[in-house]
Amino acid sequence: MSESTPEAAAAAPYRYTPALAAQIEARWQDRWEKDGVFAAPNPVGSLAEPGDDTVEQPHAFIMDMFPYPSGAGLHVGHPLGYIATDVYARHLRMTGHNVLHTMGFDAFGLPAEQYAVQTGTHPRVTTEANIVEFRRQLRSLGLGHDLRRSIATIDPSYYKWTQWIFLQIFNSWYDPEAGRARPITELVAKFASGAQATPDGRAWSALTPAERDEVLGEYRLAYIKLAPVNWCPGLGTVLANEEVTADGRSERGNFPVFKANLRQWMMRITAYADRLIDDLDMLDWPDAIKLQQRNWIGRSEGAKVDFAVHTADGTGGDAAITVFTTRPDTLFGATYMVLAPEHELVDSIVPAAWPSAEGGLPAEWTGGFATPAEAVAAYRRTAAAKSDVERQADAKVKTGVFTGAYAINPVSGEQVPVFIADYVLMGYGTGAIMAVPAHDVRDFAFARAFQLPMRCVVQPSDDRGTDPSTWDDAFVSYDAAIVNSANESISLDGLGVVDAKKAITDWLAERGIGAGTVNFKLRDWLFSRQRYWGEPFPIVYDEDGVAHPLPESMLPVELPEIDDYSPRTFDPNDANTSPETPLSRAEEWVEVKLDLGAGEGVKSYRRETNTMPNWAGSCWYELRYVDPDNDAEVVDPANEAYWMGPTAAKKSGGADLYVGGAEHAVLHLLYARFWHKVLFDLGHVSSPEPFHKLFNQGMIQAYVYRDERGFPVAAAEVEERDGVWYHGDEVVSREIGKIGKSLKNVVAPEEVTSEYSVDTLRLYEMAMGPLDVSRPWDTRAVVGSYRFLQRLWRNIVDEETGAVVVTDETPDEETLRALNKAIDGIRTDMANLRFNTAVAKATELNNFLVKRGSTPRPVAEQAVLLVAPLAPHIAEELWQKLGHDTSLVHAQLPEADPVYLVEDSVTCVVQIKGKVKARLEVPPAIGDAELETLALADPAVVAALGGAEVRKVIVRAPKLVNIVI
RNA sequence: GCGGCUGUGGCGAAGCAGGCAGACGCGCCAGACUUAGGAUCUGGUGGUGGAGACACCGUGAGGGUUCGAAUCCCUUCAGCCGCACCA
Repeated sequence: MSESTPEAAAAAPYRYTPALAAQIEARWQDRWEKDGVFAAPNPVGSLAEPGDDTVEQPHAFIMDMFPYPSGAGLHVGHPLGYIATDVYARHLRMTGHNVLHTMGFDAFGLPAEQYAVQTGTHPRVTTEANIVEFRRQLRSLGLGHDLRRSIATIDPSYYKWTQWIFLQIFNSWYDPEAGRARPITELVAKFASGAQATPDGRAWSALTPAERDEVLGEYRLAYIKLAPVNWCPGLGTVLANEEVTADGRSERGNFPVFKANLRQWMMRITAYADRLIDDLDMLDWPDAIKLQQRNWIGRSEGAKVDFAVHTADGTGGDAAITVFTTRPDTLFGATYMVLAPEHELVDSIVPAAWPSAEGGLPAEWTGGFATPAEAVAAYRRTAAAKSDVERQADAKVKTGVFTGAYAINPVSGEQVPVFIADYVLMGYGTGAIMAVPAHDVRDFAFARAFQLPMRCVVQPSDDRGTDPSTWDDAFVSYDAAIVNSANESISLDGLGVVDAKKAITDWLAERGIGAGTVNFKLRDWLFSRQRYWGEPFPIVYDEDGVAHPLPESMLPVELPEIDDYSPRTFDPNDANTSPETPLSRAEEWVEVKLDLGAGEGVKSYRRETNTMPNWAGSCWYELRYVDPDNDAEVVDPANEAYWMGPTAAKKSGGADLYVGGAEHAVLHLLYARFWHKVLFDLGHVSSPEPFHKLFNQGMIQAYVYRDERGFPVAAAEVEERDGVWYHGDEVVSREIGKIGKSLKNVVAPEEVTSEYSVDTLRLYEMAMGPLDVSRPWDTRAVVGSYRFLQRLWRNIVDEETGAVVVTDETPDEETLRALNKAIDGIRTDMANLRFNTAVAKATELNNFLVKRGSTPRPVAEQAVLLVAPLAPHIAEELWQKLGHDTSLVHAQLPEADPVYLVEDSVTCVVQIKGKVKARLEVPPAIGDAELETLALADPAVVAALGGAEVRKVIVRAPKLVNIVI
């Protein structure tokens, strides 16, 4: 590049070149750091600055989703959101805000552990090295983070509080009457006083410690449970539902996942299901994310209904099958029932022999087996052996088998056969359904396959008639009338769905065989992992296996040093395996003698050897940013209330802005909200929600070039000739994809910053398009942002002498209009996170100044302030050259003077039948009548009208006249 | 299958409350400076027709509402994302 050749440098030694930019950038980054310009004062505590009235200003808490510090390094897609929050934070600082903006590291996680397993290097070593490298890269982008507030989840001083929060959750229960979490001690008191009965009615004092522990386990928000969990032999650990893909594999590593019954830690997030849905209304989040959370929580209102079991030989006794249905109004149409194959009632209702039936039972029902027990056992075996993939692939074909038992439809009194089928899931509702084949697509398919009767109980709104045996599909409707649904004591006929639901639910409730209920898809959160590189649980077990929380004084429970970091992993396909944790091998750590303060002195305990999942550290880090080195509390209430407390405009409280990818819609964001709500209930925070405004930045994509065989070729080596892309001589195809090593299209930020400048990269990323839209990286286009900065520089600095070339003339009106229009537009755009149009307006102003030929000093100063949030290094340098000796980080952004926002003449468009025929320059205050006269007199309009009769004239002064002929 | 989002020049995009479609940038064309230009600067650049002023056509497709639609409504197609037998 010529700028770096000696001749060119001699010709223009003060040109804004990559070399000069690099100097400027390094100098200002050092100075920002030295002067601590990004430090935001707290009201109280170690970060308070008594006497500094910054804390009295309006304030804002701006967050990025913190990164996992991977060793792979950044590509140009990574910093997009970080640059955006930095630009926004800088804008807020320049509009009089005390701004909290920092960056932490989500540093527990699999890659470091796997690397440790391979190399023997402690995960802490690699992780900390990666963090150092990340900090260096983030700093080099000019990001204005308050580094005093930066945290890493792996620091014992941080995870001490992760463990402390775990203990708060463990020591709490959800009081449904109060609708909030309360300390478990209050529940113990209720049991002890007899205000609440124990499950078996014995006095609390009569229970053994282990029995009490078991009872409390039913209430605690963090509890241990033997439950079917997602066991992944390939990873050697169990996984949360959210970490398992739709086709039954681990999100990390893509190994098969099996259901296994294991004792694991769970979090009772389901207790918060309603509040997690309802409080979304308070949040300024994208609708798409809110919808995803609502769908994930999956609230549905319906009823539970009991069906009495009826077998010919009396098997099953007086058992009843309870179903959950969202359509109790269609109860009269229930002509059979289905239990999930794993349903616990199945064994007890299966009779010894097939019931007799006229003409015998259909072969589909019995599966050809001689007894129901054999048929059921065989079906259960096949169902259990099916992977989730197969189960889904088979979703259209309904399979199942008759149990030999019947149940009584409580409204029609009819005997309906009871089946087991894998289209009914044990994990949802009660694991049993009433099948209404006429009005449910799945039941319809099953009924067709098994020749089951159907009854139409919802009046079809089309011309299919009321005989379901002639239908091609189920008639599903939520606003048609109920028909064919009456017995001696109730009739739903003619009612709408809503009224019918209410009527039948009341009827069932009166008879004690049903009740309205709400059901959720959300399951409790599986919270333990059989991993090394995670937070240890602050829990020990006594000789009876009772879990004891450690007192706060014993926190943090630090990870022990061990030789082998790997959990035992297995053949990924071998389901008959069970977890073995790395920590369980650290015997001297596991066995501890402690005095837990119950007056029993020092006793032996065993530590919990599972660790917390990766999500734990990210569930609350926003709180630690607020008060990063508070040793006495998780966060000082005064600091939390200052930065996150609810206000009239922000009822939810929480950080003012949270920017990150949409991939965390239901994992991190749901877990973090849950923890925050528990802390809110227990009085540790004043804000019911952690993040008030959420913004999902789009992904920066890149072109992927593939050769004939479909393999990606190095994007940097592809050339375009006449619209065709060549890799060498080979023609290659082009598509848009993610940036990644495997697609051979990685562009590192350093490639851009060394060829242009950091400010160029920042500006280009902001100018590419709206922040929330994904778009392809185009290295060729970056030069546009560079040219803008060069022009800006040249408007102020002479490239040959380095002299400041702004003039002392008084800016003329046209210039002031251009300036104030830019100020006004950029302020609005910045406030709305529309950085792309803000850049366009800054460019427009700069282009205006270039054309003008000279730049008056006050205009130059304001222009520099306007671009400062976007391109802070060059702005600081120019600001200094303009004679200011303080950083502009806290300078005040100019305000638009409304005088110059009003145009003194407006272009009025004259249309004939909506087509533009003429343009008039008119005063903005012109009246309708005058404008109409002017328009009709315009020669171009007269010509276009050609004497045609004017039927109507629409005038929208001063901008438009539309003539209708 | 269900739900959501997005379709505007060669490309990334503007157009926020129905009122001049294409701001700003890339690319491209022409010119300047140059031994040179893949640097920089200046001008032009939606399409078609025309020497030209100008005319006509243009926001995925089709229809509608309106004096007027990229914008609102209906239908449809394409792409992306989420969920996936949730009773």
